[in-house]
Amino acid sequence: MDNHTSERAVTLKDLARQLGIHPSTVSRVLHSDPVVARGAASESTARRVRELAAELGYSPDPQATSLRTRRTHLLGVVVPRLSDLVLAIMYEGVEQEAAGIGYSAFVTNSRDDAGEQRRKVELMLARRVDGLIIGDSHLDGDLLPELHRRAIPFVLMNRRHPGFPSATCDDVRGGELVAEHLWAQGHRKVAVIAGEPYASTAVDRTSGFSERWRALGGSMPEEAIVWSRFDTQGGREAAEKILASGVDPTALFAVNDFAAIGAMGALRSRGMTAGQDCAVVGFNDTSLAAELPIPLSSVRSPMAEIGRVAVRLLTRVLRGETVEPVLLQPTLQVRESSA
Amino acid sequence: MDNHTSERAVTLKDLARQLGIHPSTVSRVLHSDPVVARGAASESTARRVRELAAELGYSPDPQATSLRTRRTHLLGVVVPRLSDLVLAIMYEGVEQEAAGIGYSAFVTNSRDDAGEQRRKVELMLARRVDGLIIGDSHLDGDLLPELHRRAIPFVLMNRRHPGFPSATCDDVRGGELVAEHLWAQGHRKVAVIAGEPYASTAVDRTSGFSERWRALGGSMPEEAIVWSRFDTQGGREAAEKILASGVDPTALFAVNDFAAIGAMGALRSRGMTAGQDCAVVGFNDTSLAAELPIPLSSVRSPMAEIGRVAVRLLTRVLRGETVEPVLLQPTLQVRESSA
DNA sequence: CTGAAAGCGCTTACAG
DNA sequence: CTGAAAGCGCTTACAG
Repeated sequence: MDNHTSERAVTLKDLARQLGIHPSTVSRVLHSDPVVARGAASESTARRVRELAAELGYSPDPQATSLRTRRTHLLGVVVPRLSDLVLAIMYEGVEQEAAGIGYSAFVTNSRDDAGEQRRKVELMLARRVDGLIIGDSHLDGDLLPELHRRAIPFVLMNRRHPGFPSATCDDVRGGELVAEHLWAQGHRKVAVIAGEPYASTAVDRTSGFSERWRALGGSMPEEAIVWSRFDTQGGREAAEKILASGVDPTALFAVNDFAAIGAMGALRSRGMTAGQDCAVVGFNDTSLAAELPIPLSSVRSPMAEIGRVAVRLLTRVLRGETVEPVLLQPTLQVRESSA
Repeated sequence: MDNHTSERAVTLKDLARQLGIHPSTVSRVLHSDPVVARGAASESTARRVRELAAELGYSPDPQATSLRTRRTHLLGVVVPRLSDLVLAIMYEGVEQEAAGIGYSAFVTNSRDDAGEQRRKVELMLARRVDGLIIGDSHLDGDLLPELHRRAIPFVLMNRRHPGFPSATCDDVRGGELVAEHLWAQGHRKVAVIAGEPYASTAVDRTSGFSERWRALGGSMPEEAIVWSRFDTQGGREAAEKILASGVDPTALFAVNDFAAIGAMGALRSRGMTAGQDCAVVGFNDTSLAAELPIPLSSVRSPMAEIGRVAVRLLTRVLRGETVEPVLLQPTLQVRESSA
């Protein structure tokens, strides 16, 4: 009926039959664990097995293996949205590292919605993933404690949460770098496009900035910090609010490159030019930043590496180890928008 | 040893034991197929089964199901890169549609490299996906004929290939729309930033444009078409080449929004302003286009819908049907960059 | 060094 | 309407 299925894949039994030996012997030879593989069969048998396996293109059925070993070598990754370049690049790191250790990853979008987040996690658990990488953690959510209670292995990526293992940029430090840069450039009236208050990235970058700013002797009125969406439109709206507020800043720090681009647009609508009439600094140093008509200063965070580290941390959690949060160090790229 | 595994999940056997009936009966009741489920058990038995399943949070083991049914309900998706917003959004459509019909999807990046493409496809096949969605098809590749020969179910997405089922934007029509628009605006000297010649998107958009341009009475020298990478830097380089070539265009059509942004940067470096000194039109109408400092005219393609359609086509291929390519219609969004 | 058996959690003809 | 059995493709203690 289903004439589209390729002919039946070759199995251990096929190999065993052709070699005239028992399937269990074939299994032991092909067993990935070298400790078991060694001494599992005579050198000559082992060689014959491996040769035939290669010749027939044998590839073990992962469903069968999982059923037996109770390990799927599957990872679940949940992100706010893959169309956010930052998460897409982190996921590239995840995929690369996971493939390197024989894992495959599912990714799914939660749109930063608590209900969706929970639904997607349950979907991955129903697929029997060995562990989860959560890229959309909310500071006020109750999902993480629940997963912990259910003893489900997970690590956070991108956004941290006190008490749970995570791989993130040192966002506080990133904010500090921007404060130091703008202060050194002589700016004294600044404002922050702060992002979503439920995201540690937004909170940490903003607090790193403002605390360092005060330590340097600067001051910032309350209206100079505007929470916003992370995207271009959110940045534009926040910038408009700031420009209308009387704060009259000479520099804007947006905690996200896309928000920074929106801010540049808002400036232009007022007849101002980013970098000339008002400095703008973004965050993440996405590939776009350097290539914009007015190149954007931005804090570079090691996005792909964050993804790779998340996978490494998760493997340790899967081994039952206790894992501390990892903070990766950012650097500041100064360009025309704030030079 | 592994103290991080949550307690054993509840199985059919557990349900059967608690209800004092045979596991096969439980299976028949819970069987998704309503035809089988009806008449599989007395109404009262069926109700008891369903109630206990809900109470204990039973969820069938997909690995076991797959092993038995030889269907994984897994889809493999390969894209050039998820950090390309266009593909990320198409994937959101894929994920949504797949989830709706009980499928899960793997995505993987091929970086538009033939070797990587092949490796990733084999990886997905080793995972026993039911079918593939290929988003990085090369016009000159030999992977597709090979997959066809091996009777592996697949459909194309984003880029088409003659003779294979695909879900794409009507890219030829998209190019035509831009030609008509620029011609109507009075432009007579135009150039095209054409993208990668191995991608049908690039070829179709470019040929749609130039053929319509000629039909309208326009002419274009050979140097006015410059093949390029799809990203911002590629667009910048191509624009610089065009501006240095003596073509002296009053309008640029870039087959990709990011390339268009690069082109805007190149104009600015020469002291020119997009939309004033030279019109710029992009393709895909990504979320950035409308929000740029100078809003970018762009051909809107239904990206998420392309992903959804790809899944629907694949399900038909899996049923053994013959499937024709689907072309989704684009529309042009005119903004300041070409108004 | 190799074989034989049991079993992971399901589904599905086959009986009755 | 329900039960009992077989088997999907593996792995792994247990013998010998």
